[in-house]
Amino acid sequence: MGITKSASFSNEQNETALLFKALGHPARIAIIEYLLQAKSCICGDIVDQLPLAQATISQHLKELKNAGIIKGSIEGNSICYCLDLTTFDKLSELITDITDQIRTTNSTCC
Amino acid sequence: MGITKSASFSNEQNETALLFKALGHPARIAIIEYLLQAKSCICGDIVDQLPLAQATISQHLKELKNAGIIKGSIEGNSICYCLDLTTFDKLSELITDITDQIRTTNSTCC
DNA sequence: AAACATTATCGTAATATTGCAATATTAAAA
DNA sequence: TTTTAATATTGCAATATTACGATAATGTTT
Repeated sequence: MGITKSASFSNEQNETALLFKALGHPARIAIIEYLLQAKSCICGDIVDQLPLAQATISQHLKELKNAGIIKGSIEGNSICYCLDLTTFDKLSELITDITDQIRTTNSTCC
Repeated sequence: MGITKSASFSNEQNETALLFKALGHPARIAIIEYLLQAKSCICGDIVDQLPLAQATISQHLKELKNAGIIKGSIEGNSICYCLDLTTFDKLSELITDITDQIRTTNSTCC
């Protein structure tokens, strides 16, 4: 059907999935890499860097923002988008928990 | 269009995105959580646990396998699916690199 | 205020994803 | 070898995502 049965899963499972989903597009990875490396964080600079139309990038930024991966603040005429460390720390913890669990159990029995 | 312009991005960006994308569905998160906690790792057990049809779960397992998140081995009549530690370690490193970079630069200037 | 610059939203077309019933495949068991 | 059990694949319908041109909204500058 194309519709995810979100109601069948826990809030936490759904939220985790949404976070990963937001990271699951090369353009959004490219945006993150740009923000990591850039001195400024003006939206227009991102549009200049990526091979996509302005409208498309605006949508990707919206998705990253909804997922809590970036935050934006008005900077005069334009908007400054930056990474949200809190979310990445949460993500880091999540992955570390998993690798720890894998190591302490026999989750890799195959 | 619905078509991702993969050709416009680097291989690494595309691969990273594919990995996250595979994690971006609650059913697949639920499968991972089950495998973390389960003693055995038989496919049929996963089907029993999740509120989805067998065909649907088979598809999700295929996606996880394609992304290198799980690996399967034949166990008599059935198939044993397990987490692939290597991939999670890679993922862990990826996230840690990002948080390190955020901390050492001013990527969160907003 | 008018013109301009920047970003967001809308509308739409194309493709992708999700989910499941039905069926196929594979291997064990009888 | 027939039957049974377990998993994969196919075909399809419904919804979601991606992308972009056009346009709206917002704030700046003149």
